[in-house]
Amino acid sequence: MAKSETSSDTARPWQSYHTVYTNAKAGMDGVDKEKVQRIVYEMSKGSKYFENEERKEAFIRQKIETMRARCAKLTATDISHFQMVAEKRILELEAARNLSRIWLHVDMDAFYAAVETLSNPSLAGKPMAVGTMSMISTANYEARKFGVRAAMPGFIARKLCPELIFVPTDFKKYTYYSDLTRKVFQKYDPNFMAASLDEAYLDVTEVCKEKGVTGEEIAKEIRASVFEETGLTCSAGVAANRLLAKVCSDINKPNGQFVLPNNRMAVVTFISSLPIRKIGGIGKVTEHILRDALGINTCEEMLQKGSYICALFSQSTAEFFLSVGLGLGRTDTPEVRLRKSISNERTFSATGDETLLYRKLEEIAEMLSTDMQKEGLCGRTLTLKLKTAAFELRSRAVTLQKHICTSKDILKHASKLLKAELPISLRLIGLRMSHLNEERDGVPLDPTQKTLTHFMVSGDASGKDVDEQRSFGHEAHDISDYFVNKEKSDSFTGSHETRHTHIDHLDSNHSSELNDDNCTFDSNAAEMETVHNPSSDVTADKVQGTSCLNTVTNGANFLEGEAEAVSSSRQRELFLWVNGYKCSICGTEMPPDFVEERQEHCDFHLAENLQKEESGTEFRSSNPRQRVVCKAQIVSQSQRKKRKSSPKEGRHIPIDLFFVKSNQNF
DNA sequence: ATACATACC
DNA sequence: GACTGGTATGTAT
Repeated sequence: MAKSETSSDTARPWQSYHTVYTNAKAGMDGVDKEKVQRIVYEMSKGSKYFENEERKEAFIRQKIETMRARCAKLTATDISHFQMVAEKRILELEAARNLSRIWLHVDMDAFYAAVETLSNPSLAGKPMAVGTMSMISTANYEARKFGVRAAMPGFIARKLCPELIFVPTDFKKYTYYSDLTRKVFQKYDPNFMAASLDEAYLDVTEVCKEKGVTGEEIAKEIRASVFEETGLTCSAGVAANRLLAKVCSDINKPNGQFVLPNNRMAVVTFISSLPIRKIGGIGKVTEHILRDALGINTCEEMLQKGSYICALFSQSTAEFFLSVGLGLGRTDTPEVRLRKSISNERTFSATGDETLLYRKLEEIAEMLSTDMQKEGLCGRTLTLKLKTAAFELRSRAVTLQKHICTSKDILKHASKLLKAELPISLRLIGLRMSHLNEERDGVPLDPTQKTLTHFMVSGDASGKDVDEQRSFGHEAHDISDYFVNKEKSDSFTGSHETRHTHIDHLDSNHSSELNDDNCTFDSNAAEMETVHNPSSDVTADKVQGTSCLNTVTNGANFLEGEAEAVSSSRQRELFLWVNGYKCSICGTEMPPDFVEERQEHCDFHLAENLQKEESGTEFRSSNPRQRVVCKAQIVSQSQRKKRKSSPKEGRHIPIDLFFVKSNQNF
């Protein structure tokens, strides 16, 4: 069933960038896009906001130009080299394809708007939006017919649809209904992942097996159950991984579902004609860049232009793009995600009045402190976010010795940060605390640290209570997400499925990007969060001191005058991890998990070569030796990192505890 | 560690 | 009549 339905999506003309809003979301069928575009443009034109958007646009265009220039400079040799790199990566990714799971992505239809309509039936059938004149959160389908949609300012929406009814947001209501849906999800997958109040991922592999039914049937059952419990409709996508399931849930929205069979051909066919913008993690900017710099419009083209992707982007970004081209995505159920930061920000009418600005800062500090204390959190890094009257964003941070959480402490440090920016005219001030730790003065707290300490001290690699501290993409949009799932999962963002989502930034150094290329071609898995204990690297010197010097003699020959990219890339070809473990040059062993270390190690050899050849000060003198650790450490660390299984701990914690203490660290 | 950019709901 | 708020993460320096 997969196939053709996709084409309908493909057909969408995404005459891109015109103005500010790009999205081609569902429910916009009979919309006169030309007209909408024109009105949006006219309503924005000349504003400070608009001017800032133009600046950003110009910057992106320049970035694209730079990339095109780099593409043009690639020689046939470069291209064939990167072609090989791409092919190798594609093979590796393909080899890891997992079609054994059945993932379901459930997405409530126009959630906020639907909930508001439930509580006020008179809104049914009328164009309505949840939000304010400044910003709309969600629009119902009647309003979408006019081009009104989420993330659009209310005053523009009203222009598009004069009859539009505005309803203020009421999170309590949404949370209540969200919880009802989650109770349903829990029955099908106790470890389901909430992506936000209105979205969730369920691994229904087991349920399907138990009940002897298909993913399609389960999806229908769940949707019916959700409707029964809430009176709200939702859409679902069923596929072998989360990335695909998410794309699928959007296809027959609203109140529909789409099943992509767990069959390689079906997946490949499905993904091939899919516009890249449909993929979670590929937004407006990335779409623009890939299209205008590389001519990539569909996922299939990600593979066709694999060589350019590998040549222009960082390793992680390239890998993400290639996996998208293959229709790969995550199939695991990550363990607990910890909140990484907590913040509060407010927009107000622009002012340069210092007294006013300080008053605002004070309010934000208080609100943030309240939120933190509500969750028993303390943080060590404070970041001040500012948006100038011209819409430019700035951030200023300080990392303290101690964790803080009182409004007094927060304000004290925030004031210093703000003072340094004066005079300035602002329209927004925000504060964010990160490097969080659970409060309680004397108590150790933070399970993460505790386990880490425990690990180092005891050398225990069993991961018994260590596990899961790794972090990938995830997030947790709402506090409520933490609740419901605390038991096990936690929330997860819906964004990057495969891995990184982000695009790198322009160009810039080849060298660094090129370096990524080969050094770690064998490392897919790893998510490095390499916990490195500086103090443990002491003995390292000798490990590498030895054999490293007799480097690659061959490599040196290429270092001459030509494109440095070429020479270094060729050199890299000589640099391999024997058996996926041992450096082919000096014999140092490093597990695939050590992505960063491997890169540095690779850099080191390259730098050595350069120095030998000429002066060479190219590469930064980071001594990989400091990164090389003795074998025992490597082994134990890698084991710890693998921490595949061993989720346990979470299960011993009573749910109530999470409510009381904010679950944060589990 | 800090600053900035991108993404998603 | 003037373009949100919260969180995460990648990249560069």
